[in-house]
Amino acid sequence: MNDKSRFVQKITPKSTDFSKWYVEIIRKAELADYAPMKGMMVIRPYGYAVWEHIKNHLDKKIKETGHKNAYFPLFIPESFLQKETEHLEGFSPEVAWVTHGGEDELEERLAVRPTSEAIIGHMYSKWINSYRDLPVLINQWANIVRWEKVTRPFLRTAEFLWQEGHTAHETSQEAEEETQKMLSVYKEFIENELAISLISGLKSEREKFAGASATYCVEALMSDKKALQMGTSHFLGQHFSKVFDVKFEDRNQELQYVWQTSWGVTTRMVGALVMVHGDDSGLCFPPRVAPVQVIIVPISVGDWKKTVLPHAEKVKKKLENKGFRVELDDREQFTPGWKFSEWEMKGVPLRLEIGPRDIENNNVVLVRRDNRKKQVVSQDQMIEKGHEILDDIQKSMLNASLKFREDNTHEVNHYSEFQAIMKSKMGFVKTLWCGNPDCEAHIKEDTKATIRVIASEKEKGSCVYCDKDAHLVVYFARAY
RNA sequence: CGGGACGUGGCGCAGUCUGGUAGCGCACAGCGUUCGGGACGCUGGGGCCGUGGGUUCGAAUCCCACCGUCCCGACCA
Repeated sequence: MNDKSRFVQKITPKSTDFSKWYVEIIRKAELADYAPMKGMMVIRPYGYAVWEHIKNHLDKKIKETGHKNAYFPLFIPESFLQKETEHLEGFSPEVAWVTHGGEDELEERLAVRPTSEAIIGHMYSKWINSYRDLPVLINQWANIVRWEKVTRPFLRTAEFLWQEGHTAHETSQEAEEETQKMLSVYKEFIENELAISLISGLKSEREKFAGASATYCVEALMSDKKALQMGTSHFLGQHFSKVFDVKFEDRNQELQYVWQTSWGVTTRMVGALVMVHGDDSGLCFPPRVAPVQVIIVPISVGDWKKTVLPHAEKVKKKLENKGFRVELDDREQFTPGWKFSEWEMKGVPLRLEIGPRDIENNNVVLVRRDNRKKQVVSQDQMIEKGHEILDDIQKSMLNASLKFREDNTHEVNHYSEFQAIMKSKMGFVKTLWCGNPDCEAHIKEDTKATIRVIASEKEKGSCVYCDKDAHLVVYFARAY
């Protein structure tokens, strides 16, 4: 058996057509399916389970950092959206409008929320009177709608699920700190749980959130060497508090506008998991967010339902009791080989085979999804080994992602190099920028690459495009 | 929203050029033999050919419009 014959045959190879590969995996692994409305999808149970793990974990982190969950309405009056001009201009092309209630035309159109700054600003103005009311630290888990023209499952759909935090603070500095704090919560979460290596920093003026003073974000490199924004944290300054009149009496009995932040991550992260870790055999989930961590495949020989299955069930119970997310594939219409391929496609990190030979020797066979290494371990060591292997998979997946990112980050000084890289190698280009939006725009026109982040480090040199003095270290890439 | 390609059982496709009432592989169901890397045999079910108009005795096939998907651009989590 050669390596190729082990691959799941029915998925278009990544190298042949990345987009096709991506979409096929999502449908064949039953993460999601197209809904009959343009740009909309159904997140199927297997895909939703991934989101639930992301959500549960992040929810805990958000609460640990002092935030409380709440829920704001789906609809936002048009006049609210209009208050912050930049905000409105940023979102107006993709807002879905409700114009009728039953048969009656509404006096004022209602936007289906593309984000909730407006309605939340309005409510905060009612709730906040004094510095004693601050900070306000609220998060909501919600769906939002953005009427996108070009859509792809998980990466960009007309409706998606997310978490949006909205906070109000006494001082600019406190709000800045909150912005940074949540960015680092995202960074830790994405690296530790999703095993995806990131770069982080500030967005340029042209890429920042409509209505923010500053947008920070975390970006990852997908395996086709395009960048994907995975989380954003905005310092809103007083833009929204001024237009929604969110005032408080400060410690000197003077009226002041609050300083705000907002931050969010979306179901897009599920798409990132596919694009970062998947291979030609299908998905490959990091153990911490895998819906199923261990799949038990009983080797069905002879009267296996009587001879093998009871042992497999016992093994399942043992693992479950130790906190593994485990399933037993006892379907009789499939051969073990078929099941191996199927669960590989579904990205289950660890497969446990148990057959007559193993039962006789009190063993089980463990096979990891990430490198397909197979080992025989005794049933007494199974739990310990299982934990060990899952931890190791988690670690080595992050390392692989880190190495991939480093290998595909190219430091350049000259524009000709920049262009050459964007033509062939892709990935991140790390370089210097003078800060002029015109240079940024020209680069985009030439290479399709945009500034993904402005790094926090500073350096002296000259702008990669115009040669003028520059001190901003920036990462460019083509992006989703 | 511009340029291109494609829509035929669940999936992948042939048939369209040259109009004559739909076929293949996989999947699915039943039975039997199998089962340590996608088993095999036999039997069976399922499609008014994306939607709506038009041309014609007759349309999957020709014409028009619309919708959807994918790729390439402009816009975005």
